[in-house]
This record gives sequence, structure tokens and C-alpha cells, in this order.
Amino acid sequence: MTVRERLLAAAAELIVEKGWGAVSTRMLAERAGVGSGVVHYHFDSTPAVLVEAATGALRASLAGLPDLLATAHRPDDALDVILTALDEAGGQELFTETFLAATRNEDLRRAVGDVLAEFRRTIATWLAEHDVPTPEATAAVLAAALDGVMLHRALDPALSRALVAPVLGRVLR
Amino acid sequence: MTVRERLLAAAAELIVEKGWGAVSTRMLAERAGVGSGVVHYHFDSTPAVLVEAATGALRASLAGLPDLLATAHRPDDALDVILTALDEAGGQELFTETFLAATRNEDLRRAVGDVLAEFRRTIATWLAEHDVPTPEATAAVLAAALDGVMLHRALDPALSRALVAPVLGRVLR
DNA sequence: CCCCGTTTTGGACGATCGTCCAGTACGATC
DNA sequence: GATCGTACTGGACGATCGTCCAAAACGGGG
Repeated sequence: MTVRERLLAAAAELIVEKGWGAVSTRMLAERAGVGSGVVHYHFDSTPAVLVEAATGALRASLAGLPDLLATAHRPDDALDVILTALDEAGGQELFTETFLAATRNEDLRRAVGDVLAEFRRTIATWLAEHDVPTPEATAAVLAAALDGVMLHRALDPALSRALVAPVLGRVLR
Repeated sequence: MTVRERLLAAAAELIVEKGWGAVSTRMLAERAGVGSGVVHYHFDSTPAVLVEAATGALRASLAGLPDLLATAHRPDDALDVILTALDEAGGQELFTETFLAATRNEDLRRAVGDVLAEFRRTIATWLAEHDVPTPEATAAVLAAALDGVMLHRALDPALSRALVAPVLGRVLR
């Protein structure tokens, strides 16, 4: 793992721990185990580290989804696949932090918009192939609902997959 | 409007504009049109202003919901009432910011948990009275889904009420 | 061994942070 | 008009911020 990669990993951790606006260059350097000046050697600015770390984490956690989704044949299976993938991605608060930060950073907004569009397209394609009505709208709402569930789960662990899946499954009918 | 109320209003605005972690005492004072020292005259600390402003805004935007919900007789009406109430509350990113901040502040976590529990209870009661299955789980998922929709809408205005309502309506059947 | 480009260090700089406090402004009470 | 408590001002304090930079450390080719 290069120093650059360690800095990006540290950024992903610290965004979740401290919040997007409270991550400093010295925190990043300390977490990565390097001197404080190295951040501006590898990156243009502190926000640039956060943006690259967040978009990378988003893309990584969604990279395997299309293949996984291909194994699902019924709506309940598809929802289970998606929820499992998001569970394993871990640190789901990073998603929410990144969305909020994207409302204040144009570069990040574009990157997040691209990832979200791809996620929606993956879901919508599966829905259309399995005769779910209004696949685009359903995919858009499902993506938003999943984000909301991940956020609420951070405050209320009782919002388990077993509780969520049957209810969200109704939108796929 | 007293100075104390102006400070709370300024806090609610600035949380949305700058993000929870980027609101400073001097910003608050300037927005409220007062000197910089007045913040610590009325409040114990800067986070205390944000916590009181956020919890107040949450409670205010949900205060009228029970009465409005009593006028709805079909699931689609109920969803329309809730979505309208959230629309009119405005600045929906404040909800998301507050939820995220609550994962890092125990006082705020309790306050947000109380408001959320009350919101769920209001919804669940209505659902139970109108024969919607699993009212508690449905209310919990619906609350989370609505939060997610508000967050996504900040990035994608195309996620209109007209597009969301029919899809979310499926969970109420 | 020396040289040189790459990488890393640690500190300097000015700006801003949260908090605190001595002092001012002002309306109510005598 | 003098007194007094409440409300507010504006600046001081040390800490931390983002950024920059001179110097040290490192590693492969001459």
C-alpha cells in the first residue's frame, strides 16, 4: 500500500469518524503514519483528498453489483442481493456524508451523480427485465430509500435487514 | 424576534449552507447581526447552539403532522400529506445533517431519537387504523425512505413528488 | 562513491477557531 | 439623576487550521 493509498484510506475512515468538514491535513497524515507535509505533495488540497477517497469508495462498493444482481431471479432475491452488498461495503455513513458534501462541491456533485446514475441504471435494467412496473422511477426511489435506511440504521440498529426487506420488497411489485 | 431566536435561526440556515462541522461562532453572530461574544452569553458552547436549533427545527416541522394525517382516509392521501408537510418544512438537508451529527453527539442522538420515535408512532398508528400490514416496520422503513428521498432530491431535482409518490405508495398496501 | 530525481520531513506563515472577559449601553427602580 | 442588573460589544488568549518550503532521507545509474 503506497503512501498515497494510505492517505485515501485514512480519509475514508476519518470522514465517517469526524464528519466531512472536520477532517484536517494533520489528521490525515497522522492516521496514514506520515509527516504532515506529504498530503500536499500527493494532492492539490485537503478537499481533493476527501473527494478522491469518497468517489473511489463509492465506485468500489458498487463495482460488483451487476454480477451479483444477475444471479437474482425474483424481486425478493434482488433486494437481498443489494442489501447484502451494501452491508458488506461497510461504513455506510460515508455514503451519506458524501451526498451531503456533494451539495456544496461541484466536482463531487458530478462524480456522485455519475455513480448514482449508474446504480439506478443497473437496478432499472434488472427491474425492466423482470416486468416490474415503472422501472426507472422505482429504481430512483429504491436507491434513495436504501440511502435513508442506511442513515437511520446508524442511529437505530433495530432497523435490521430482516425488518427492512419485506417492506421495501413491496415497491418491487 | 429576540437575539437568542435570531441565533437559532442563523444556526439552522448555516448548518444547511456550510455543513454541521463548519459553522463557527463568528458566522452565527454575523448572520444574527450581533457581536461575536453574544453566542456564549446565551449558550454554553457552539455545538449547544446547533443542537438546540436542529432539534427545534425537527420538532416544529413535525408538530402539525398528526392533525394533517387525521384528514387522510386512503394510503395515497396519507403519503401526499406527509410529502407535502416535508416539502413545506423546507431545507430538508437540515434533517440529514442532524442525523449524521447525531451519530457523533450523545445529547443530539437522544433528541433525534425521540423525534423519530414520535414520527414513527404517528405514522404507525394511522397505518394500523387503516389496516396496513406490519404498521411498525412499515412506518420505520417509510421514515427512513423519506429521509433518503429528501437527501437525493438535493442532488437530483428530478426526484419530484409526482415521481416518488406512486412508488412509495406501494409500501402502504 | 557520488550524483540526482523522487519522496518525505518538520516547521514557518497568516488566518480562523472556541472561549473567555473587562468594559459599554440601556431600561427599570428608587 | 444615581443605581443596578441584564444585554451586548469587541478584543485577547492559546490552539488548530491549510498551505507552503527549505532541508533531509532515500535509491538506482554513472
